[in-house]
Amino acid sequence: MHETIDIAKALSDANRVRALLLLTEGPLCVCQIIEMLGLAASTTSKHMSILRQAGLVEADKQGRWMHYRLAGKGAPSQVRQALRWAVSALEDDPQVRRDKTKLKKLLKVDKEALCRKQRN
Amino acid sequence: MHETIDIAKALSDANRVRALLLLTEGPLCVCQIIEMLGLAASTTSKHMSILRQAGLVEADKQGRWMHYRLAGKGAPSQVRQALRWAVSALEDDPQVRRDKTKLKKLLKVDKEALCRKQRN
DNA sequence: GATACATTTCGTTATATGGCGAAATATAGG
DNA sequence: CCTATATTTCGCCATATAACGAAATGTATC
Repeated sequence: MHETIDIAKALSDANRVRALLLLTEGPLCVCQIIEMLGLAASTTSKHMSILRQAGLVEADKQGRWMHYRLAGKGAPSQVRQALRWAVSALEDDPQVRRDKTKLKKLLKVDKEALCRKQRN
Repeated sequence: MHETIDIAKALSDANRVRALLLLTEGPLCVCQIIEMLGLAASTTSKHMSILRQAGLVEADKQGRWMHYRLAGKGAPSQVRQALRWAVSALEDDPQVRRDKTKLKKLLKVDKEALCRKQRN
């Protein structure tokens, strides 16, 4: 029950759901998610940790950069089913579409340049 | 997006989820849900209205009694998919099992008697 | 080892949510 | 139409959550 509630809680915030849907396009670095959501780094980090706690996303650290990706085949069926629901419910959502368009442009920017920009 | 978030929010409270799973056994009167959850009538009513707002349950008033039931075939696919997720994730949950056992006994009690008991 | 830097943790603040009891609403029956 | 009654709405309180900036953490580079 607790796990199910955690998943539902994780999915009950618009910014978290936006981040999750962005990850359907492929793994992303935290600085890229920060840029997309327009939130403070600390807030974004918290959101990602909630998604991770729920099992919806996985993370791996590559040097200084933390990369997040959608939970994969190994995830519990409950998690995969929740992901299928969220993705199919939202893939045509206007905000999600806009986000994905914006993401495509963002992915052309060098990651280092992006982090530098965020500091200044 | 808003609708999806509303569904997730509705599913992110244990008592609401319990009520929802009880409805998989068939429609229930508010007084029966009150009894099952052990919450105040006002609280229970609020929970049911949140589930209803999200589209997960439907209601119809029969005299003084309000009956709630799971959303049916006519519901948006998003809603049906969320229901499938919640139900399959939780049908084997210990709390849910206990609730269903208790419900079977409760259904043998006359509804009028139940309401009367709750008043006193 | 000192420094720069990406991310997270912490402390704080404003708002949202879950809980209750009392009052309001709506309906059945006298 | 008046009373009883099932449910909902309202007002309140306690706790949870989302947001930020500052400080802490861990990793690469010099």
